Amino acid sequence: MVAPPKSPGRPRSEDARLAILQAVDGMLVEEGYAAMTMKGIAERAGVGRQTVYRWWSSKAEILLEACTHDAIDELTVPAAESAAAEVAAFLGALAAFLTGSDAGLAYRALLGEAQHDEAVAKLLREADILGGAAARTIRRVQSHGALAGEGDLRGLVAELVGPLAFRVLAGDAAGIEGELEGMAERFLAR
Amino acid sequence: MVAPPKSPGRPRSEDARLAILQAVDGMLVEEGYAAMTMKGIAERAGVGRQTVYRWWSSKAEILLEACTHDAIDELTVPAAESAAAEVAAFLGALAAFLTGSDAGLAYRALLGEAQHDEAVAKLLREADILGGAAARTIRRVQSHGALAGEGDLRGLVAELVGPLAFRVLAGDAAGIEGELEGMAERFLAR
DNA sequence: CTAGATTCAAGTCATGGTGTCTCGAAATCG
DNA sequence: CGATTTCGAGACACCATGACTTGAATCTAG
Repeated sequence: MVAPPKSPGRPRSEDARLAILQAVDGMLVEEGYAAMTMKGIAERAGVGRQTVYRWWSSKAEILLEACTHDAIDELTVPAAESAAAEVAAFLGALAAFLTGSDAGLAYRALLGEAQHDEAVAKLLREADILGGAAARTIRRVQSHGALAGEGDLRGLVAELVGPLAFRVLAGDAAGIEGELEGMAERFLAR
Repeated sequence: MVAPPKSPGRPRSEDARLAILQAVDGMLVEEGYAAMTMKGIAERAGVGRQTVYRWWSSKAEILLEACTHDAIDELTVPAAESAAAEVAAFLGALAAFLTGSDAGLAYRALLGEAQHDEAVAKLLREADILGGAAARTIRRVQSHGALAGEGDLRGLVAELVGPLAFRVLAGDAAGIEGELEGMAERFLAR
């Protein structure tokens, strides 16, 4: 995964990279998105400004890198007995991710930015964070033979993720936990 | 709806108000969200900067006012014969709104901003643009007796709007029109 | 070990947006 | 008329941006 350094010159500092990612993560949580500036990131990371600009061209790119790994972890659920339990577990993980996790906060910030920045939209489409995780759960459920009908994968992902994601994005997620099982059942019965 | 002017002093200029709303609309479409600045809005509207700040405290507030009226129009569908046709018509209007309309572009920009700005989130929650429109369609379908099961209104709205909205927000809306009827059927059969 | 290449932290700089303030003119009230 | 409020226009200090410079550090190739 990590290419051995071939080119001459001083190699990229892993310390600086991690300090920047951590600074972005911390600033987003502690100070909010508005207070997150490239200048502030560099200062908080104890890093030159150019060092930030050399490797990322925008806040969004850093945020995406900071978000991706955690997101995959947080959205991966262990195999369950029944398909219903597995879907419900995924929805629980998704709700926790979107409403409570640092990575989820970053994801929502990115999705927000993508609504008025095509470059961010492209990045997010390529990373496909939610879609990838949902697709893994859907394929497992399909292999249990528990999902009726055809339906292309992208449509299925939208039906699984959409209702929950929309409520969170619209700021209407209070008490959503009690509805996850019902959502899982409805998805499987579609 | 419009309070008659009671206080002394020069009344608020309706011309200025409309010029500002129109400037915001045009700038969002023609130049994009990033190029939309309070300064630019004032200049494009031919209006003093203070005149903008006096009545709105952020881009988001102006955008919301510019969006709300059009949104209600665009998301209101005529009564149809069957419940399925009515739901499908609403989803068609919603898809057109989210992907093609100026007001929908503004709505998406606002929803995006809301992900990292609690003040915008509050505004959007109070305006409840999508939720209100969806609730009207749902109530009509319920009065036809065509919607099984209980389910609170907010949950129903999320199930109706969520899958489509998520696909659009995630930038995966290509060829969505062909799936609207299936989505409508699935919603009614839940 | 040297020469060349690349990165590092730190800082400077012009540009442009922010939000507040001031100004004189205009409009509406009592 | 006088008080009050809005109007357009612009000045102002402040801050983020992103390109640029500097001198040191760290790597490869020869």
